[in-house]
Amino acid sequence: MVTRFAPSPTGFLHIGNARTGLFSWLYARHHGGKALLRIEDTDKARSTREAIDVILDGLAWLGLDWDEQVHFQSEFEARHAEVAHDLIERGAAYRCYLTPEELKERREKAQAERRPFRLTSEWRDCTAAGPEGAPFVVRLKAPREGETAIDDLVQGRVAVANAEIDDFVLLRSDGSPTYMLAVVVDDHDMGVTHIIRGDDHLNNAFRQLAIIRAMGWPEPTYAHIPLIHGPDGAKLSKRHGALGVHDYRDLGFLPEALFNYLLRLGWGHGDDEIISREQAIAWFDLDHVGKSPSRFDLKKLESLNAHYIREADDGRLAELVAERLGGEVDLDLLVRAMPELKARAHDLGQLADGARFLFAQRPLEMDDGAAALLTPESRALLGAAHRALGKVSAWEHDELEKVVREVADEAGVKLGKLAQPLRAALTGRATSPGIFDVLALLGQGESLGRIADQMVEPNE
RNA sequence: GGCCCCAUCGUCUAGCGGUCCAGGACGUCGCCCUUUCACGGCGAAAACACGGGUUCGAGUCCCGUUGGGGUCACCA
Repeated sequence: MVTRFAPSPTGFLHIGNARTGLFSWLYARHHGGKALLRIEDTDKARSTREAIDVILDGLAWLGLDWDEQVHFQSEFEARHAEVAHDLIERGAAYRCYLTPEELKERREKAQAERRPFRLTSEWRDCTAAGPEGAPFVVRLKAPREGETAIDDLVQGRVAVANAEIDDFVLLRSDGSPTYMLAVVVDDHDMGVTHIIRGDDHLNNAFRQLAIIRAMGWPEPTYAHIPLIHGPDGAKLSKRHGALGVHDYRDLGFLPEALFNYLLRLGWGHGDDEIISREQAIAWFDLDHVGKSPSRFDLKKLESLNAHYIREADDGRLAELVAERLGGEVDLDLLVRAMPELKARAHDLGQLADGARFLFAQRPLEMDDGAAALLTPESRALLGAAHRALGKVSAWEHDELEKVVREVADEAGVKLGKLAQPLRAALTGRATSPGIFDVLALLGQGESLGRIADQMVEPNE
């Protein structure tokens, strides 16, 4: 059992393609078969080293690994041409000397008469040699009678009349193979048994099958997965926002969150929502892949991400946050703060944002919410707190809570009246982790300093 | 337009003829917890597109309508 994922290097790894790759990978892993990766780099202009690396990086980030070495379609070009000529010899393909202009003319004529265009090339059954030295393409002699059917693992049985399939091009006039020929040859040569891909390729399956049958090759099993749509139901495109796997990584999503989200998009396993990589491999199948396109929902991805952030190792998160914060940060402090920080972040950006106060330089800048909390009265309260906190010898959470509560009691105010100004003074914000945790994290010297920056001496 | 595919809460989905006055999750809205924000807990509103069949019985099978999508290159 061999599957393959065959992306073309377009400069980014489309989220929809990534899901197809994930399904293809999971299917192979589930059945203990081989998962192959082939880069469709026949378009020389776009297939730069960078574009290829983007795909490789993205897949690696998601944790998808591949059997054998990575294959490149461009390496097999000679083989593609060989098969095309084999097809001509078998009488299953022919040289067509129709010019692009002639083709265009016929197409436009058909369109003007509002009838579907089906090419019937006079070269199909021509036994005479073509014009001396004239350019030609090689076309498949597609069957015209009957129908072609596939038993798709996702779509079920799908049949199409052979009259719908035209004599498509196998080899261009410059001798290069078309995608249609190349995939078929590569899949066959690589021993691919299960072709799992987007259902935008469903119509191609019939054409490809025609080549396979002409060559007498074993027919692969197909599984055409519905595409991912944007929130508005239209095909996912740039105007829907982030499209590439890298975009989501940069946005602060964890790979396991995207993995889980993509897995659940178009596939389900009962009521299970949080699914680990191991469970995914154990559970994945094709009969539970839905047949209708599913819409991309950022909110659900975010909630999954929030979940995985809470689950993630503090050290790992600290490093990711440090990267985002840039400059010198105390990794140790970050790790200690992480349990408090990660409960309130949905992505790494928010996580980094929440950690910023730890490393801020005095005097702190107050945001609007914090500034509003610092009234003359609350500044006086801070003065009282400063004095009490200055005497604390055991600078830890419980002791700090006891002291702060006493200060509030003595001043005759609720804890909140003191806690909020304290938060403002200590973090420059109106929201933060628990105030006693903040004090403990910052340490006595820094805490006292930050409070002093904002307080008013009680006796002045 | 031709051909092909699809159709359960706003979204992702469970459901594979009766156990469904349709279950879970995200989102939304309440309440609780609480020093803020989160987290967590509890609860609510919210769907079988429509019309015909088949069947003792249909969200589940068939047909049609409507709506959505895909595809029609010497691109992949």
